[in-house]
Amino acid sequence: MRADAQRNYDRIVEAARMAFRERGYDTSLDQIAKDAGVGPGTLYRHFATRDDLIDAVMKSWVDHVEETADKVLTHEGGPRDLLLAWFEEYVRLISVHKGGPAKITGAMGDEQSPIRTKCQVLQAAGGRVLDRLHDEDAIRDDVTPIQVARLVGGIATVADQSGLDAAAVRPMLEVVADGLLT
Amino acid sequence: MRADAQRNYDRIVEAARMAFRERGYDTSLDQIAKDAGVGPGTLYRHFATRDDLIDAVMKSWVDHVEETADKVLTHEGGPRDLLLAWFEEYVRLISVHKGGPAKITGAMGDEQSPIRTKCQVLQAAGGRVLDRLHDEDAIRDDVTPIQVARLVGGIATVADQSGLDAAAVRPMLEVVADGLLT
DNA sequence: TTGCTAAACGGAGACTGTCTCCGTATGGTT
DNA sequence: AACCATACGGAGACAGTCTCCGTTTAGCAA
Repeated sequence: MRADAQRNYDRIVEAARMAFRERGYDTSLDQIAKDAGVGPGTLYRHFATRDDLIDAVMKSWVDHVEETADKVLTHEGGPRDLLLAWFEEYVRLISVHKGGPAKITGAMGDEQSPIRTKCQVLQAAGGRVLDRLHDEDAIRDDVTPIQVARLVGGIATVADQSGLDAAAVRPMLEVVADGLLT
Repeated sequence: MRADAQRNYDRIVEAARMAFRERGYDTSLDQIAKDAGVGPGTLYRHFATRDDLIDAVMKSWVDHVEETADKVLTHEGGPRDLLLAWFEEYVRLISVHKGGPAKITGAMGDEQSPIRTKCQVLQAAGGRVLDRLHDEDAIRDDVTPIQVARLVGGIATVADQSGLDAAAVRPMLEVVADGLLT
Protein backbone atom coordinates (compact mmCIF):
# COMPACT_ATOMS: atom_id res chain seq x y z
CA MET A 1 0.00 0.00 0.00
CA ARG A 2 1.26 3.45 -0.90
CA ALA A 3 2.24 5.72 1.98
CA ASP A 4 -0.52 8.26 1.35
CA ALA A 5 -3.09 5.48 1.13
CA GLN A 6 -1.96 4.08 4.46
CA ARG A 7 -2.14 7.49 6.07
CA ASN A 8 -5.67 8.13 4.80
CA TYR A 9 -6.76 4.65 5.83
CA ASP A 10 -5.57 5.26 9.39
CA ARG A 11 -7.18 8.70 9.51
CA ILE A 12 -10.52 7.32 8.38
CA VAL A 13 -10.49 4.52 10.93
CA GLU A 14 -9.64 6.96 13.68
CA ALA A 15 -12.38 9.38 12.65
CA ALA A 16 -14.83 6.48 12.43
CA ARG A 17 -13.91 5.28 15.91
CA MET A 18 -14.76 8.69 17.35
CA ALA A 19 -17.93 9.03 15.30
CA PHE A 20 -19.30 5.58 16.14
CA ARG A 21 -18.65 6.10 19.82
CA GLU A 22 -20.34 9.49 19.89
CA ARG A 23 -23.08 9.18 17.32
CA GLY A 24 -23.63 5.44 16.83
CA TYR A 25 -23.15 3.10 13.88
CA ASP A 26 -25.72 4.87 11.72
CA THR A 27 -23.82 8.15 11.52
CA SER A 28 -23.09 9.65 8.11
CA LEU A 29 -20.10 8.15 6.28
CA ASP A 30 -19.56 11.30 4.22
CA GLN A 31 -19.25 13.16 7.52
CA ILE A 32 -16.63 10.68 8.72
CA ALA A 33 -14.74 11.28 5.47
CA LYS A 34 -14.94 15.01 6.10
CA ASP A 35 -13.73 14.57 9.70
CA ALA A 36 -10.80 12.54 8.37
CA GLY A 37 -10.02 15.24 5.82
CA VAL A 38 -10.56 13.04 2.77
CA GLY A 39 -13.17 12.87 0.02
CA PRO A 40 -16.04 10.40 0.14
CA GLY A 41 -14.54 8.54 -2.79
CA THR A 42 -11.44 7.76 -0.74
CA LEU A 43 -13.50 6.41 2.12
CA TYR A 44 -15.58 4.18 -0.16
CA ARG A 45 -12.50 2.89 -1.99
CA HIS A 46 -10.99 1.70 1.29
CA PHE A 47 -14.26 0.46 2.75
CA ALA A 48 -16.84 -0.74 0.28
CA THR A 49 -19.57 -0.98 2.90
CA ARG A 50 -20.33 0.44 6.31
CA ASP A 51 -19.70 -2.99 7.82
CA ASP A 52 -16.20 -3.11 6.36
CA LEU A 53 -15.43 0.13 8.17
CA ILE A 54 -16.94 -1.17 11.39
CA ASP A 55 -14.82 -4.27 11.00
CA ALA A 56 -11.67 -2.18 10.72
CA VAL A 57 -12.59 -0.11 13.76
CA MET A 58 -13.00 -3.33 15.73
CA LYS A 59 -9.50 -4.64 14.92
CA SER A 60 -7.93 -3.51 18.19
CA TRP A 61 -11.04 -4.34 20.16
CA VAL A 62 -10.53 -8.04 19.45
CA ASP A 63 -7.44 -8.27 21.65
CA HIS A 64 -9.47 -6.79 24.45
CA VAL A 65 -12.01 -9.61 24.16
CA GLU A 66 -9.38 -12.29 24.70
CA GLU A 67 -7.93 -10.49 27.70
CA THR A 68 -11.34 -10.04 29.25
CA ALA A 69 -12.15 -13.74 29.00
CA ASP A 70 -8.76 -14.57 30.55
CA LYS A 71 -9.41 -12.21 33.42
CA VAL A 72 -12.89 -13.57 34.06
CA LEU A 73 -11.57 -17.14 34.11
CA THR A 74 -9.14 -16.31 36.93
CA HIS A 75 -12.07 -15.15 39.05
CA GLU A 76 -12.69 -16.78 42.38
CA GLY A 77 -16.23 -17.80 43.26
CA GLY A 78 -18.79 -20.37 42.17
CA PRO A 79 -20.13 -21.16 38.71
CA ARG A 80 -22.95 -18.62 39.01
CA ASP A 81 -20.50 -15.83 39.79
CA LEU A 82 -18.26 -16.87 36.95
CA LEU A 83 -21.10 -16.98 34.44
CA LEU A 84 -22.53 -13.65 35.56
CA ALA A 85 -19.11 -12.00 35.52
CA TRP A 86 -18.67 -13.12 31.93
CA PHE A 87 -22.17 -12.00 30.94
CA GLU A 88 -21.58 -8.54 32.35
CA GLU A 89 -18.25 -8.22 30.58
CA TYR A 90 -19.76 -9.54 27.39
CA VAL A 91 -22.49 -6.91 27.47
CA ARG A 92 -19.92 -4.21 28.13
CA LEU A 93 -17.72 -5.39 25.28
CA ILE A 94 -20.42 -5.42 22.62
CA SER A 95 -21.94 -2.14 23.85
CA VAL A 96 -18.91 0.13 23.33
CA HIS A 97 -20.67 1.65 20.32
CA LYS A 98 -24.32 2.55 20.10
CA GLY A 99 -26.02 0.00 17.86
CA GLY A 100 -23.19 -2.44 18.51
CA PRO A 101 -25.19 -5.13 20.30
CA ALA A 102 -27.74 -5.38 17.49
CA LYS A 103 -25.03 -5.35 14.82
CA ILE A 104 -22.86 -7.99 16.45
CA THR A 105 -25.62 -10.28 17.67
CA GLY A 106 -27.41 -10.06 14.34
CA ALA A 107 -24.24 -11.15 12.57
CA MET A 108 -23.75 -14.18 14.85
CA GLY A 109 -23.87 -17.30 12.74
CA ASP A 110 -23.95 -15.37 9.47
CA GLU A 111 -21.12 -16.75 7.34
CA GLN A 112 -21.39 -13.83 4.91
CA SER A 113 -21.11 -11.01 7.40
CA PRO A 114 -18.05 -8.76 7.07
CA ILE A 115 -17.71 -8.79 10.85
CA ARG A 116 -17.95 -12.57 11.21
CA THR A 117 -14.34 -12.88 12.42
CA LYS A 118 -15.21 -10.59 15.33
CA CYS A 119 -18.21 -12.74 16.15
CA GLN A 120 -16.04 -15.83 16.07
CA VAL A 121 -13.61 -14.28 18.54
CA LEU A 122 -16.49 -13.48 20.86
CA GLN A 123 -17.91 -16.96 20.49
CA ALA A 124 -14.54 -18.54 21.15
CA ALA A 125 -14.07 -16.44 24.27
CA GLY A 126 -17.54 -17.33 25.50
CA GLY A 127 -16.91 -20.95 24.61
CA ARG A 128 -13.91 -21.06 26.95
CA VAL A 129 -16.06 -19.87 29.83
CA LEU A 130 -18.78 -22.38 29.01
CA ASP A 131 -16.23 -25.20 28.67
CA ARG A 132 -14.97 -24.50 32.16
CA LEU A 133 -18.53 -24.74 33.50
CA HIS A 134 -19.08 -27.94 31.55
CA ASP A 135 -16.00 -29.46 33.18
CA GLU A 136 -17.52 -28.65 36.54
CA ASP A 137 -20.86 -30.13 35.43
CA ALA A 138 -22.43 -26.86 36.42
CA ILE A 139 -24.30 -26.09 33.22
CA ARG A 140 -26.86 -27.83 31.03
CA ASP A 141 -25.36 -29.39 27.93
CA ASP A 142 -28.25 -28.97 25.51
CA VAL A 143 -27.59 -25.29 24.89
CA THR A 144 -24.99 -24.22 22.34
CA PRO A 145 -22.52 -21.34 22.74
CA ILE A 146 -24.21 -19.43 19.96
CA GLN A 147 -27.55 -19.67 21.71
CA VAL A 148 -25.98 -18.27 24.86
CA ALA A 149 -24.44 -15.47 22.80
CA ARG A 150 -27.85 -14.69 21.35
CA LEU A 151 -29.57 -14.72 24.74
CA VAL A 152 -27.08 -12.33 26.27
CA GLY A 153 -26.78 -10.34 23.04
CA GLY A 154 -30.55 -9.93 23.01
CA ILE A 155 -30.48 -8.43 26.48
CA ALA A 156 -27.64 -6.12 25.47
CA THR A 157 -29.57 -5.07 22.36
CA VAL A 158 -32.66 -4.17 24.34
CA ALA A 159 -30.56 -2.35 26.95
CA ASP A 160 -28.80 -0.39 24.20
CA GLN A 161 -32.04 0.59 22.51
CA SER A 162 -33.83 1.48 25.75
CA GLY A 163 -30.85 3.21 27.35
CA LEU A 164 -30.72 0.86 30.35
CA ASP A 165 -27.73 0.91 32.69
CA ALA A 166 -25.77 -2.02 34.09
CA ALA A 167 -27.91 -2.17 37.23
CA ALA A 168 -31.07 -2.65 35.17
CA VAL A 169 -29.42 -5.29 33.03
CA ARG A 170 -28.12 -7.38 35.93
CA PRO A 171 -31.41 -9.04 36.99
CA MET A 172 -32.11 -10.09 33.43
CA LEU A 173 -28.68 -11.67 33.16
CA GLU A 174 -29.39 -13.51 36.41
CA VAL A 175 -32.53 -15.05 34.93
CA VAL A 176 -30.60 -16.35 31.95
CA ALA A 177 -27.76 -17.61 34.18
CA ASP A 178 -30.20 -19.44 36.46
CA GLY A 179 -31.90 -20.95 33.44
CA LEU A 180 -28.57 -22.27 32.17
CA LEU A 181 -27.05 -23.60 35.38
CA THR A 182 -27.98 -27.08 36.56
CA MET B 1 -63.10 14.61 9.96
CA ARG B 2 -64.10 15.32 6.38
CA ALA B 3 -65.11 12.32 4.29
CA ASP B 4 -62.20 12.58 1.85
CA ALA B 5 -59.76 12.90 4.74
CA GLN B 6 -61.15 9.76 6.34
CA ARG B 7 -60.93 7.87 3.07
CA ASN B 8 -57.30 8.87 2.51
CA TYR B 9 -56.43 8.05 6.11
CA ASP B 10 -57.81 4.55 5.70
CA ARG B 11 -56.08 4.05 2.37
CA ILE B 12 -52.73 5.08 3.82
CA VAL B 13 -53.06 2.75 6.81
CA GLU B 14 -53.97 -0.14 4.55
CA ALA B 15 -51.06 0.54 2.19
CA ALA B 16 -48.73 0.84 5.18
CA ARG B 17 -49.93 -2.47 6.60
CA MET B 18 -49.03 -4.23 3.36
CA ALA B 19 -45.73 -2.42 3.03
CA PHE B 20 -44.58 -3.06 6.60
CA ARG B 21 -45.43 -6.73 6.33
CA GLU B 22 -43.60 -7.16 3.04
CA ARG B 23 -40.71 -4.75 3.30
CA GLY B 24 -40.29 -4.02 7.01
CA TYR B 25 -40.70 -0.89 9.10
CA ASP B 26 -37.93 0.97 7.32
CA THR B 27 -39.64 1.03 3.95
CA SER B 28 -40.08 4.36 2.13
CA LEU B 29 -43.01 6.47 3.34
CA ASP B 30 -43.26 8.31 0.02
CA GLN B 31 -43.70 4.90 -1.59
CA ILE B 32 -46.51 4.08 0.83
CA ALA B 33 -48.15 7.38 -0.11
CA LYS B 34 -47.84 6.45 -3.77
CA ASP B 35 -49.29 2.98 -3.12
CA ALA B 36 -52.22 4.65 -1.35
CA GLY B 37 -52.72 7.03 -4.28
CA VAL B 38 -52.06 10.20 -2.29
CA GLY B 39 -49.28 12.78 -2.21
CA PRO B 40 -46.54 12.66 0.40
CA GLY B 41 -47.94 15.84 1.94
CA THR B 42 -51.18 14.05 2.74
CA LEU B 43 -49.39 11.18 4.41
CA TYR B 44 -47.27 13.48 6.55
CA ARG B 45 -50.27 15.61 7.55
CA HIS B 46 -52.06 12.55 8.90
CA PHE B 47 -48.95 10.96 10.41
CA ALA B 48 -46.27 13.36 11.54
CA THR B 49 -43.73 10.58 12.14
CA ARG B 50 -43.15 7.02 11.03
CA ASP B 51 -44.02 5.84 14.51
CA ASP B 52 -47.42 7.51 14.35
CA LEU B 53 -48.16 5.52 11.22
CA ILE B 54 -46.93 2.31 12.84
CA ASP B 55 -49.16 3.07 15.79
CA ALA B 56 -52.19 3.40 13.52
CA VAL B 57 -51.37 0.16 11.73
CA MET B 58 -51.24 -1.59 15.09
CA LYS B 59 -54.74 -0.48 16.13
CA SER B 60 -56.49 -3.71 15.12
CA TRP B 61 -53.58 -5.81 16.25
CA VAL B 62 -54.26 -4.82 19.85
CA ASP B 63 -57.49 -6.81 20.03
CA HIS B 64 -55.56 -9.83 18.87
CA VAL B 65 -53.17 -9.51 21.80
CA GLU B 66 -55.99 -9.67 24.34
CA GLU B 67 -57.52 -12.71 22.64
CA THR B 68 -54.19 -14.50 22.53
CA ALA B 69 -53.60 -14.03 26.25
CA ASP B 70 -57.12 -15.33 26.95
CA LYS B 71 -56.51 -18.39 24.83
CA VAL B 72 -53.17 -19.12 26.46
CA LEU B 73 -54.69 -18.85 29.92
CA THR B 74 -57.26 -21.58 29.13
CA HIS B 75 -54.40 -23.94 28.31
CA GLU B 76 -54.11 -27.18 30.19
CA GLY B 77 -50.69 -28.17 31.53
CA GLY B 78 -48.18 -27.08 34.15
CA PRO B 79 -46.68 -23.66 34.80
CA ARG B 80 -43.76 -24.29 32.47
CA ASP B 81 -46.06 -25.13 29.57
CA LEU B 82 -48.18 -22.08 30.27
CA LEU B 83 -45.21 -19.75 30.40
CA LEU B 84 -43.65 -21.20 27.26
CA ALA B 85 -46.96 -21.08 25.40
CA TRP B 86 -47.23 -17.38 26.24
CA PHE B 87 -43.62 -16.69 25.28
CA GLU B 88 -44.10 -18.32 21.90
CA GLU B 89 -47.28 -16.38 21.23
CA TYR B 90 -45.64 -13.19 22.45
CA VAL B 91 -42.77 -13.62 20.00
CA ARG B 92 -45.22 -14.34 17.20
CA LEU B 93 -47.29 -11.26 18.03
CA ILE B 94 -44.44 -8.78 18.04
CA SER B 95 -42.81 -10.34 14.97
CA VAL B 96 -45.66 -9.82 12.50
CA HIS B 97 -43.65 -7.02 10.90
CA LYS B 98 -39.94 -7.09 10.19
CA GLY B 99 -38.25 -4.77 12.68
CA GLY B 100 -41.26 -5.05 14.98
CA PRO B 101 -39.52 -6.78 17.90
CA ALA B 102 -36.83 -4.11 18.13
CA LYS B 103 -39.35 -1.29 17.73
CA ILE B 104 -41.77 -2.59 20.35
CA THR B 105 -39.22 -3.81 22.87
CA GLY B 106 -37.22 -0.62 22.55
CA ALA B 107 -40.32 1.43 23.32
CA MET B 108 -41.12 -0.61 26.45
CA GLY B 109 -41.04 1.72 29.42
CA ASP B 110 -40.64 4.82 27.29
CA GLU B 111 -43.40 7.22 28.33
CA GLN B 112 -42.81 9.42 25.28
CA SER B 113 -43.08 6.75 22.62
CA PRO B 114 -45.97 7.11 20.15
CA ILE B 115 -46.57 3.36 20.43
CA ARG B 116 -46.57 3.28 24.24
CA THR B 117 -50.27 2.33 24.41
CA LYS B 118 -49.46 -0.79 22.38
CA CYS B 119 -46.65 -1.65 24.76
CA GLN B 120 -48.98 -1.22 27.71
CA VAL B 121 -51.47 -3.64 26.18
CA LEU B 122 -48.71 -6.19 25.70
CA GLN B 123 -47.47 -5.67 29.24
CA ALA B 124 -50.98 -5.99 30.65
CA ALA B 125 -51.54 -9.23 28.75
CA GLY B 126 -48.22 -10.61 29.94
CA GLY B 127 -49.01 -9.42 33.44
CA ARG B 128 -52.13 -11.57 33.51
CA VAL B 129 -50.11 -14.66 32.66
CA LEU B 130 -47.49 -13.84 35.27
CA ASP B 131 -50.17 -13.14 37.90
CA ARG B 132 -51.60 -16.60 37.35
CA LEU B 133 -48.16 -18.11 37.88
CA HIS B 134 -47.68 -16.00 41.00
CA ASP B 135 -50.94 -17.32 42.42
CA GLU B 136 -49.58 -20.81 41.93
CA ASP B 137 -46.27 -19.80 43.55
CA ALA B 138 -44.58 -21.12 40.45
CA ILE B 139 -42.48 -18.10 39.58
CA ARG B 140 -39.87 -15.95 41.32
CA ASP B 141 -41.26 -12.67 42.57
CA ASP B 142 -38.20 -10.46 42.19
CA VAL B 143 -38.61 -10.04 38.45
CA THR B 144 -40.98 -7.43 37.05
CA PRO B 145 -43.29 -7.88 34.04
CA ILE B 146 -41.32 -5.34 32.06
CA GLN B 147 -38.12 -7.28 32.64
CA VAL B 148 -39.80 -10.41 31.34
CA ALA B 149 -41.05 -8.47 28.33
CA ARG B 150 -37.50 -7.29 27.68
CA LEU B 151 -36.02 -10.76 28.04
CA VAL B 152 -38.45 -12.31 25.59
CA GLY B 153 -38.41 -9.22 23.39
CA GLY B 154 -34.63 -9.46 23.22
CA ILE B 155 -34.84 -13.01 21.95
CA ALA B 156 -37.47 -11.99 19.40
CA THR B 157 -35.28 -9.09 18.27
CA VAL B 158 -32.29 -11.32 17.70
CA ALA B 159 -34.43 -13.90 15.93
CA ASP B 160 -35.90 -11.21 13.68
CA GLN B 161 -32.48 -9.79 12.80
CA SER B 162 -30.87 -13.19 12.26
CA GLY B 163 -33.84 -14.73 10.46
CA LEU B 164 -34.30 -17.54 12.98
CA ASP B 165 -37.42 -19.69 12.89
CA ALA B 166 -39.64 -20.75 15.79
CA ALA B 167 -37.72 -23.99 16.28
CA ALA B 168 -34.47 -22.10 16.82
CA VAL B 169 -36.13 -19.68 19.20
CA ARG B 170 -37.74 -22.33 21.39
CA PRO B 171 -34.62 -23.48 23.33
CA MET B 172 -33.77 -19.89 24.18
CA LEU B 173 -37.27 -19.32 25.51
CA GLU B 174 -36.85 -22.46 27.60
CA VAL B 175 -33.73 -21.07 29.24
CA VAL B 176 -35.55 -17.89 30.22
CA ALA B 177 -38.57 -19.85 31.43
CA ASP B 178 -36.42 -22.14 33.55
CA GLY B 179 -34.63 -19.13 34.99
CA LEU B 180 -37.94 -17.58 35.99
CA LEU B 181 -39.73 -20.60 37.42
CA THR B 182 -39.09 -21.56 41.02
C1' DT C 1 -78.89 25.44 -6.51
C1' DT C 2 -75.52 28.45 -5.74
C1' DG C 3 -71.87 30.52 -3.35
C1' DC C 4 -68.71 30.47 0.36
C1' DT C 5 -64.98 28.95 3.27
C1' DA C 6 -62.47 26.02 6.17
C1' DA C 7 -60.40 21.80 5.42
C1' DA C 8 -57.75 18.93 2.81
C1' DC C 9 -54.98 17.82 -1.15
C1' DG C 10 -50.61 16.93 -3.60
C1' DG C 11 -46.51 17.76 -5.88
C1' DA C 12 -42.39 20.61 -6.51
C1' DG C 13 -38.40 21.08 -4.25
C1' DA C 14 -35.08 21.75 -0.22
C1' DC C 15 -32.31 18.91 2.41
C1' DT C 16 -29.55 14.86 3.82
C1' DG C 17 -27.14 10.64 3.21
C1' DT C 18 -25.24 6.96 -0.09
C1' DC C 19 -22.24 5.77 -3.48
C1' DT C 20 -19.82 6.30 -8.24
C1' DC C 21 -17.27 8.09 -11.95
C1' DC C 22 -13.50 10.13 -13.84
C1' DG C 23 -10.24 13.92 -14.42
C1' DT C 24 -6.30 15.16 -11.54
C1' DA C 25 -2.38 14.49 -8.52
C1' DT C 26 1.49 11.92 -6.66
C1' DG C 27 4.50 8.20 -4.54
C1' DG C 28 7.78 5.08 -5.91
C1' DT C 29 10.65 3.20 -9.33
C1' DT C 30 13.84 2.99 -13.17
C1' DA D 1 14.07 13.38 -14.61
C1' DA D 2 10.54 10.82 -16.51
C1' DC D 3 7.06 7.63 -16.14
C1' DC D 4 2.85 5.39 -14.70
C1' DA D 5 0.34 2.61 -11.53
C1' DT D 6 -1.83 3.93 -7.64
C1' DA D 7 -4.57 6.86 -5.12
C1' DC D 8 -7.16 11.11 -4.50
C1' DG D 9 -11.49 13.87 -4.12
C1' DG D 10 -15.37 16.27 -5.43
C1' DA D 11 -19.22 16.79 -8.62
C1' DG D 12 -23.26 14.70 -9.20
C1' DA D 13 -26.80 10.78 -9.75
C1' DC D 14 -29.98 8.69 -6.88
C1' DA D 15 -33.11 7.78 -2.96
C1' DG D 16 -35.61 8.97 1.15
C1' DT D 17 -37.54 12.59 4.36
C1' DC D 18 -40.31 16.29 5.07
C1' DT D 19 -42.37 21.10 4.05
C1' DC D 20 -44.49 24.80 1.81
C1' DC D 21 -48.00 26.76 -0.59
C1' DG D 22 -51.04 27.24 -4.61
C1' DT D 23 -55.12 24.52 -5.87
C1' DT D 24 -59.17 21.78 -5.06
C1' DT D 25 -63.21 20.25 -2.68
C1' DA D 26 -66.58 18.81 1.03
C1' DG D 27 -70.06 20.49 3.60
C1' DC D 28 -73.03 24.02 4.84
C1' DA D 29 -76.03 28.05 4.74
C1' DA D 30 -78.88 31.15 2.15
